[in-house]
Amino acid sequence: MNPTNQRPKGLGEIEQLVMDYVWAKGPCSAESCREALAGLRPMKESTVRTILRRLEEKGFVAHEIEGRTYIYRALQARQNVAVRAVKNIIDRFCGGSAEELLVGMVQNSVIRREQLEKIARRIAREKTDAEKEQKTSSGSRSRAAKKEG
Amino acid sequence: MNPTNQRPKGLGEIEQLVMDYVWAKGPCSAESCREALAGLRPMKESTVRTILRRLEEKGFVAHEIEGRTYIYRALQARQNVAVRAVKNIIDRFCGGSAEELLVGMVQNSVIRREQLEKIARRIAREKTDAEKEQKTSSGSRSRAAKKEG
DNA sequence: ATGTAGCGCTACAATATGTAGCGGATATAA
DNA sequence: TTATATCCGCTACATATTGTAGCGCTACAT
Repeated sequence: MNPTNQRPKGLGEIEQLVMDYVWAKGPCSAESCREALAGLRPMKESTVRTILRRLEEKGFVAHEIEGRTYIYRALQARQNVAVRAVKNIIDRFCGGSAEELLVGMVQNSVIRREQLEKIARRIAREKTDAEKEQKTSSGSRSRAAKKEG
Repeated sequence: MNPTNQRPKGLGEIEQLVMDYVWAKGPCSAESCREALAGLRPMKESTVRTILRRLEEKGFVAHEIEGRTYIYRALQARQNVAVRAVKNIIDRFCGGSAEELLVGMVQNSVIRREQLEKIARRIAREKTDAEKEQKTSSGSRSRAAKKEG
């Protein structure tokens, strides 16, 4: 369908559950997913496998083979998926600008003032740190802190 | 289907287009929607009407009758829809906390540092204003600035 | 009464998603 | 080597969502 293949849509309900588990537990087999979610959402073996296969098609996970078991791992950090989803919303509803959105989020108590300010400070501090490090160029580069792509 | 009725999902592609028009133009008829979107996306009359009816079922718009024409208007501010969608993402991916998300958004250039800081200042200023106004209680209450629910 | 505009109802196709059966391959037990 | 249990891919089917549109009814102007 999609000529570029991959990721045309988001996650369904079960897909989300499975992803949550993979994100929380790290690399795991289909069976361990199934067992872990059994209480919350009983599934047949083949069902979990289908979900994981689709998640792989969508680019959320990849697998490697260990013995004869597929071990799935998240390809994208949870945070990045969230960020991309939000970016999508911004493009759709906010004409590409996040500003009004953020204001609205504060107004609607989705984030609290203090939280926003705290983050602003944190970002500012990180920026300052980065500049300092770059200026001194005392190549320690201890914590670039960039996690995933 | 849904016992509680209403709004189980988000907007489809065309639904989004129509909503965008309603948001941009204000109250309007199905026909004016159709004409306005004709260049971008030709639709039959009944198609637009179906879309608008579904948008109404989902709670995005309401209509009133003018003569014998339905005039649709947005029930929810664009911004609020965006905020709710983001809130949904936060719940799904961020365990309810927006903090990491915002940091990620800055890291991924979805918002710029300066933008975030600017907004933080703006929010802070508004807060201060509100406190002042409350303290003096000089009942002017000029701009409560709360738009929609 | 006749035509036209505007509406609701109904339907159908495509896609996304949840669910699962079945058979093949492989490792292990008998 | 054959039986058996694992684990996988393939395929299929049901339901919901979404895009698309035909049809017939009603109100109004001619």
